[in-house]
Amino acid sequence: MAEEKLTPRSENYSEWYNQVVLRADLADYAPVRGCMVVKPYGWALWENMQKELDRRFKETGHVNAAFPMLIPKSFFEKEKEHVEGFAPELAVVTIGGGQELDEPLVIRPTSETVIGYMYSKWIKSYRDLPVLINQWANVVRWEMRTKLFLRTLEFYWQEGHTAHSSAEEAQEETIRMLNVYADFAIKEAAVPVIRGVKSETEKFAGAVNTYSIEAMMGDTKALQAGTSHNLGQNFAKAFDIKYLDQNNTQQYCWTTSWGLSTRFIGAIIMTHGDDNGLILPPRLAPYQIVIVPIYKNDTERSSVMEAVEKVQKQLTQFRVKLDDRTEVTPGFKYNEWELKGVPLRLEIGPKDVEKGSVMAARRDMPGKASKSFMLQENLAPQVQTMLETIQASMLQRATDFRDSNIHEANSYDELKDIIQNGWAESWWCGSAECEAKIKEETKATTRCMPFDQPQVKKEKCVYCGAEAVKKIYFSKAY
RNA sequence: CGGGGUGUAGCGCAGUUGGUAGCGCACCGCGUUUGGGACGCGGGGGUCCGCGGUUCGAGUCCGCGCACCCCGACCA
Repeated sequence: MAEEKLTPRSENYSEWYNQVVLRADLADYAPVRGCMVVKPYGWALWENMQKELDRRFKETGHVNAAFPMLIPKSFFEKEKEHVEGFAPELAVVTIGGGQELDEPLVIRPTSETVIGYMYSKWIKSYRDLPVLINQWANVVRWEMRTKLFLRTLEFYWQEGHTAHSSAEEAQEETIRMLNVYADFAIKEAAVPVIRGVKSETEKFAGAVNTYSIEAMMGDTKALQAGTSHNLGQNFAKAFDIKYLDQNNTQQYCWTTSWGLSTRFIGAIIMTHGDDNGLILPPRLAPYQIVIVPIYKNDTERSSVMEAVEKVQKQLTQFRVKLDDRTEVTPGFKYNEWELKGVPLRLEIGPKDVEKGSVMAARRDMPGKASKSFMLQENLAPQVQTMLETIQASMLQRATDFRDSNIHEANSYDELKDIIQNGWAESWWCGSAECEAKIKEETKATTRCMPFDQPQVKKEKCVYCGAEAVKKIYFSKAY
């Protein structure tokens, strides 16, 4: 399995990423180009992410449902911007049961259309609002260039779709869910994210406004890690989602949609991973703890395993893996579990049996510094504290890394320099032309306009020098 | 869709002037090992990407396909 060292990140970041995904057993390539198989270890991580997200959705009043994967092609023509945005990447079914279909069916790339259609049937009165539904689903987008987790033809995600009786309420919902994503990213994944508004060109096809959480990866490129869209009345008008208000007048609904996908697994990998492999945040890791027993002979083995059993019994509240394989050495196991990113390793050998100790090695620190002794007695609280420490220090390290790679660009030359290895924070006039020029000339795109904007006082656009309206981040992105 | 690259054992690769396929790792068995990627001995595993051609003979030469990977334009 893990027979060689990984390609170091500094040598080839992309190669490092691919190797980590494959060798940590998160995923594998599928027979169809651009498709992937999420393997049990990767899916276990996704399940933990789902659990934390789903809990937050429920807490904010949402319920889950399931909508069909096949959508009539004509649905995509009802919203002008939506069709323009998605037409090039639709997978279309034209034959069913051996017969050419009267109307081709699109495999959903996202479900605003079919859900909008259903909402128009379900919503009659202001009393029916708001409708707050989420679905966990897979979707298909025929991407040109794919990469494991970050961009595959098929991916797994959740998509929330809500309908409201006022613009204000829809806007509140849009921001509420963006905040849910940010809270999840920071608290559970230890991925520090910046919340903000997307530019006109970067927004979702058919939205009035798109908000995103943006994360910085280990190579300083940006990753859009989750999005929340205020759809205004665009889809309501396209799909005739109307209700009677208190005054017996027909009104169009105001809708939102928001999504976070398995792409976020890529964010976790690239935010925390090092040259030894994955580093998973304790709150999401499939295994929080791996126990490696060490012994030389049967006598040692029985006393060590007895101690291991006692330790295990104390740790039932955690996700624990006992690696009792006999065919590989402890050293091999250390490397393998480090590759797989398990946050805490407990080694138990003859010396520990003697001293009533366990050797604890934290994954987020290198070499000798990672190791410390714990007492077997009353182990659970020690482990609990350690896991919390690891979680906190991972967030701190990622935040420090991000902040030290964001720089203010006061001129276009500075911007060009900064985006070679970081994010540039600049004043921008708001014009799509400047944005396009910068993208063309530097490969850097606008990420988002952060919420906490400084006061504009006669600032100049970093590109054209005209009067600036917003501070915005520019960077290379995935 | 443009540019580049690669298709030979599960993975990574070698294969000479064309002569009937090999190495490392992984895998299986036995034994010795086990506190930072153990070792010895034995073993199993191949439509050489596909189709067609040249030839007594093709992994190797020629033609046509196909697939995948990497880099661009597009995107979560």
